[in-house]
Amino acid sequence: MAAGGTFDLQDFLPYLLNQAAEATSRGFQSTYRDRYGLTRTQWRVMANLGRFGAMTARDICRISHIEKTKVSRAVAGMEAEGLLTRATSDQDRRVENLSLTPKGRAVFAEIGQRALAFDADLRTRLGPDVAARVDSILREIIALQSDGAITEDD
Amino acid sequence: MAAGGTFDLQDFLPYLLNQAAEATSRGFQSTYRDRYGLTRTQWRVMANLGRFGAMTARDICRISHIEKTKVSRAVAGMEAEGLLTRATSDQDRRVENLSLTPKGRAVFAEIGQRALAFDADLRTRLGPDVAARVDSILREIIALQSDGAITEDD
DNA sequence: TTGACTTGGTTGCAGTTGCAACTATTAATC
DNA sequence: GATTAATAGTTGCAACTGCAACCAAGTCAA
Repeated sequence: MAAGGTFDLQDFLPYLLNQAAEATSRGFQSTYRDRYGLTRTQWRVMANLGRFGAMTARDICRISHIEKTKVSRAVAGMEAEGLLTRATSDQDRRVENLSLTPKGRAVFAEIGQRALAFDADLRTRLGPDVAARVDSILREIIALQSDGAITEDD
Repeated sequence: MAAGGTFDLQDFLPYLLNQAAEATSRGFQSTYRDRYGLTRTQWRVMANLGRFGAMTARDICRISHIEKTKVSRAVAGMEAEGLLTRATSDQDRRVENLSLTPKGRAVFAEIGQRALAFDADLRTRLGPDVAARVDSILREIIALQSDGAITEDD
């Protein structure tokens, strides 16, 4: 902590979180970007569809706290790549049910495996003590802020 | 953790870190952006200059892991706002020694105070147990990755 | 039915970013 | 000294982002 009222960026929690997030995200980025040409948002959309099956863009926004324009554009790009399909809902024609194509599922399976390995490696290197605590701490921090603004970026 | 080899984004450490970083950064963004018209990078450059005094753009890059083009543009903007000055080094005329103007120092003092309060509030709300551990955990994560790629984004 | 309101999703625009290529200066090698 | 490499910082460009404005569809109330 900084001495006597002097602010030190290196001790600022939002900064530390950003640095840690950047450091780890960077490491995994090459997997979805260089190998499969996906953006981070596209990868996240894919991860949601892969995990939960068919869902709407709105659902993805709610679950992952991604801004709806980002989801919209990610979906458009993935559709163009044949990774997912949209099906307009019969009940409500504003709604589009999104689901991965076989190709999309195949890509998700591959990146998902790499993600599991990446995560496991990270936790191994952190050691069991840290690995055991880090999730709950981060979830606490996330929960703290969600009382306030709902907006999101990346 | 995800069951039997199925990847779950919600348990992926890089994702959790990003969510936590976004959540907290968002909360503080209004302070430097809305009140003083600074970008995040500009605020970080300012924080470094405020803490360490005169330094070069390269130093800021090294210390804060910010990409040099971002620093370059942040510095240009801050100079235009009268927040900092550049002085070409006599020893090496490629180098520019950056330092905050009185106006820049005043702005830093104000934002710095708010940052201290923001950080303290965050830690209070997290509770002493978490607050005590979170720094070292994040620093460990940051240190882990710094063996690998050096690149940076925001 | 009509109108006001809400909601799912898209688009336009201006601003930011990352990367590669660039200039200018210094260091190293011959 | 001349040539080559390295370094500090800038710029062009294409991609990505956030926000506000928008469209189309559905809801609600009279």
